[in-house]
Amino acid sequence: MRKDAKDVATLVGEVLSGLEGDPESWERRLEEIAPELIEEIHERKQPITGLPDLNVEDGCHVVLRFAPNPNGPATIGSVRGIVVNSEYAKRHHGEFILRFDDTDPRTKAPLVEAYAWYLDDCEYLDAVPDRVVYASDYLNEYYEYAKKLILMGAAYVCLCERDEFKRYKDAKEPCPHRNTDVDSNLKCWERMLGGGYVEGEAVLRIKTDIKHKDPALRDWAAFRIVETPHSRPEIADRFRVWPLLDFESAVQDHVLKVTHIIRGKDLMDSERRQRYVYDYLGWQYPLTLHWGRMKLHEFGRFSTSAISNAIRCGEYTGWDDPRAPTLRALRKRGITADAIRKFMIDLGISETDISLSLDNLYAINRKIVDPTANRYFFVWEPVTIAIQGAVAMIATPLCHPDRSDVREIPVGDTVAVCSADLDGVGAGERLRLKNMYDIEIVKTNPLVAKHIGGNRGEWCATEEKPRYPIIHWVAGDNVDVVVHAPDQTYEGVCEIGILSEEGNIVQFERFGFVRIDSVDFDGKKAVAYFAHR
RNA sequence: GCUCCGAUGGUGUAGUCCGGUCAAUCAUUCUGGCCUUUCGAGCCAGCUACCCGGGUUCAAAUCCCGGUCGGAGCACCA
Repeated sequence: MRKDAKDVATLVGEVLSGLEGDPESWERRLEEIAPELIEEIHERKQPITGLPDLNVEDGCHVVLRFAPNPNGPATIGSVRGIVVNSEYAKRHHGEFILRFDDTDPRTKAPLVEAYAWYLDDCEYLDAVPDRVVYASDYLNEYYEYAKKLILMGAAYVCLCERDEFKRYKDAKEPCPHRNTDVDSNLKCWERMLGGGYVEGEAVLRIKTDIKHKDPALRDWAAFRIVETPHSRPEIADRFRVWPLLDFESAVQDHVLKVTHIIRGKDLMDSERRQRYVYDYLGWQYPLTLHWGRMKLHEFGRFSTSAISNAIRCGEYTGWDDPRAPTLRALRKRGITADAIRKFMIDLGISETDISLSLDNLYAINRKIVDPTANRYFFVWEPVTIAIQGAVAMIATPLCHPDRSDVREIPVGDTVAVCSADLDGVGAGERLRLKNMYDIEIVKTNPLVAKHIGGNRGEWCATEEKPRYPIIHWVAGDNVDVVVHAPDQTYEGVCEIGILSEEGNIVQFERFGFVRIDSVDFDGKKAVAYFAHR
């Protein structure tokens, strides 16, 4: 029908001109003769958002993995890998593996503590792995596959200097070791394993196509000698020949029966390199999906080594510094796992490079946290106002606008308010102390105000909505609070009730949501971390 | 230099495979209004997008070619 579109259009025109009435009457008529078609007219494509379908056959056991190098805790980048892979495993009732790709004892040396941190972070993200694998536990297995490839003539020991090999590779020329016979290669390999070469003297290369148009694929290195001991005490100096990522990962993914690899597109060439190994050994490569480079406005690039450096030079206080792009920092600030998961899932897995703001994450978190977070008054940079004619009373602000429980705050004749709320406010001007009463400034130095309006002992502002500002305050018994935010640190005083909120996310009214990190009952102090407005 | 990916509002994202229902989805940001004993939330309204140029076709965000721009790889890092 499509190729006869012109004729069809003509025909449709003829038919249409033969009809009576308006489109509404046509629809009514259609309702009578073919009601099932009505739905089709109104049907709209359901816009799907988030992760695309994996299109797996029924009964297929899906296996996914996230494979970080534990040279630090999970960054926001790692979180994407954990969330997306674990989410697909959940959807397909499959398996989610956490594999530590820790086969570089030196350049990106694993941090012993980081293994446990990853496990803990996965748990927080509701992504507890079904299986945990340490790549550094399988050196002998990699060696066996290496030997197999050497015997097939698919791998060779290369004794070129690094630069020397690069020159051959760039010229699409084989290096002198490429055509070494199998027996000699095997001897060299044994010698490599046995310590007969020093670091840097020999590598094992996978034979690909030295004339391949993509230089990234030509005879890549699979093993090298590293004499630095591994950070895991159980491995330590037991091995000196280590596989590189492409080899280690190739073997692991096969052995673990991984069905889908979902990762950043920076590893696209990795797949092409690894396919040579898979083809030699007759294995089937998993299906792959990639996402583009992710950058956050707030952080710029976030590599583990960059954060590590920032900590070392004192720029960050630690891996959980609120300014650091790590999951530990987000956790400390009260960003919930559900919010983080949704944030990552909503990004989907488009190959477009993205640069986005954490505002999206904050908006999601706010929706989750707002319905339950208790409200408190926190006064930063406090100044004290003496109030003439004040009556002792107990103010009763709501703990939450959707609930009826209140916090009872005894008030005498002074209150503390934010100095910023008094900027430019002169004598004669009025303010409403929220949930208490209205005041009029008498003089500003020292600060004195007078109580105006209302009854005594209860909510006693004038009834009508004030035309002057409504501000919050703290009175009587209070707690010294420090709030660490990414951009600055706030110091001030807060209601005493905050002492029972350790570990909770609360809202400091007119300030934002914070997580109470620690409290000191005796010293009446608390430390909080700022989440978002 | 060689190679590989990508390009939809301020930001992300759906739609692209298989051209027409796309005068283009959803979210967020921003602006205005309502509500409100703060802020936030909620409700209503508004703004803003198919990288450029050719081609194919009755019809192109969608297919083809060429540019431009962005990212990545060409490590004895992951």
